[in-house]
Amino acid sequence: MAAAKSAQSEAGPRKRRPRDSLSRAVILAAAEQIALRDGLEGLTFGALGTELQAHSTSIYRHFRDKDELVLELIDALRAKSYGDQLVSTGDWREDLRLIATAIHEHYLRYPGFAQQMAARTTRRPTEFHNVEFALDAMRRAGLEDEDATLCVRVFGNHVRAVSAMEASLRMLDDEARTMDELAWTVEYRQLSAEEFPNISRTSDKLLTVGDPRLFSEGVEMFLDSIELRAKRAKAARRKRS
Amino acid sequence: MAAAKSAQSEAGPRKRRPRDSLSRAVILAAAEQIALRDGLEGLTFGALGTELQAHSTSIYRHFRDKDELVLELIDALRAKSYGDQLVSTGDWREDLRLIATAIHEHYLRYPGFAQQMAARTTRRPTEFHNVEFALDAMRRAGLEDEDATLCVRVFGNHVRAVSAMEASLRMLDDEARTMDELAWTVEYRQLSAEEFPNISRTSDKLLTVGDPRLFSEGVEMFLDSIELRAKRAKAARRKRS
DNA sequence: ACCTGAACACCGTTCAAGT
DNA sequence: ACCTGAACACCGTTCAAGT
Repeated sequence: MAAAKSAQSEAGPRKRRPRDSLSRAVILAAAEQIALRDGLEGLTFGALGTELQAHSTSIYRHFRDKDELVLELIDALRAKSYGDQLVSTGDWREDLRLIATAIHEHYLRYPGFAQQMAARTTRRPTEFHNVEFALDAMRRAGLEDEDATLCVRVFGNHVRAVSAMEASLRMLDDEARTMDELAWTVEYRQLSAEEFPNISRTSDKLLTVGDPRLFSEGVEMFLDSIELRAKRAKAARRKRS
Repeated sequence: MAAAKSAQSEAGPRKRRPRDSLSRAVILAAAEQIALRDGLEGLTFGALGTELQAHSTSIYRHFRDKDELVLELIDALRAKSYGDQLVSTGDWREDLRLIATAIHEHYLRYPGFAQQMAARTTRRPTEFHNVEFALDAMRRAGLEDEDATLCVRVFGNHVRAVSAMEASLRMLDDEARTMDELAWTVEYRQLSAEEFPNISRTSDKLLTVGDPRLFSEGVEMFLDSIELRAKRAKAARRKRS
């Protein structure tokens, strides 16, 4: 509704693309450019065609369908963003903050892909490395294996899901977003004190859905909860022996 | 790729829809039926037309565009699912479990709408009531207003985001989903013990992304964290006086 | 073998024409 | 005023034809 499409109409005779000049790597590079420039919704076979100066349908020789292309792109972006950046600091809390921040920032950089990145398993080196890194931090926090595997998943799901939700907010039309944000600073203050006593009392303190403090506070709450679990496990061990 | 479309081709002369028989309510009821039967991706103007036995474009007289229709539908579904069901038990932990479960189940019942339900503000009675209910539970947990408003948001974001992510898993093609699930039970067990010692050691305990235990465990971890905050605030109050 | 062009079955949306 | 029909500008995907 807002963005303008770049016209290409003045085509001429269309020069034929040189043989073997197309490959998965070339196509992915073009896809990355488009994704960075126009987001996921701009990434169509048509746009890829003009970006590559090739016919849209030639891509089907190199990728089975759009889903395969998108998954491959997701992994490439992930490796680029934080492929080798996760190095342990020795402090488990700091390490979990590190990986949470990396994922959060990555999702906000590519908001159009966030939902797919959050929900799908790519089973590739970057993903394996993330799990290993988080498991190690959980172990150093003092969790036993059962709790560690559980917490890795719960914590990971939280970080990915909330990051994806924030990203999807960034993708909304400006109109819808400002209306949604306005609601929290205006409409909630006008509710009746009898029917909604708690809202009325705290309406000047209510936070907006995308407030930047929310993510880091959520992480801290999880870290506290993990520490509590470790203490309980320790106490149970002491009791048993 | 999997679902079959119901043919309607044998049209005949097409009977004209009686005058004034269309309205927002009638259209929303049809949309709800389609959503429940075929999910969000089945909800097209074409499908609405055949369901209503009317021309697709007649809907534009009653809704500005598809977005308006979808938002209205979301609110109707929400009111139906848990409009009046949130009654306090007196126990703040139980109350927060109650609202978390209600939202979780609602999102899984309408997986196609989950992402929109999670991210957007409808500023309508059901939403106001949810916030009031959660704020009251936080207050009874012993949180002061600053912490209560923060925790309502962090907890709410967690519940909605994770529920939406689980729902989006349910929406995947069967092929993609089984491949993704297989990864966690097969590929992760084959990683080398030198490079990934923690994964190897715990590979038989790793949980799949959509494991049903994960949601309730995440809620419990938050409740623990809230209780911890309340204790800290209490201690700080005692120190001050 | 690789790239192209035309075609197909869908979308949401607009607008003049019927009743 | 309300509903219809044809048309438009997009999608992803298939397949026979060019080179």
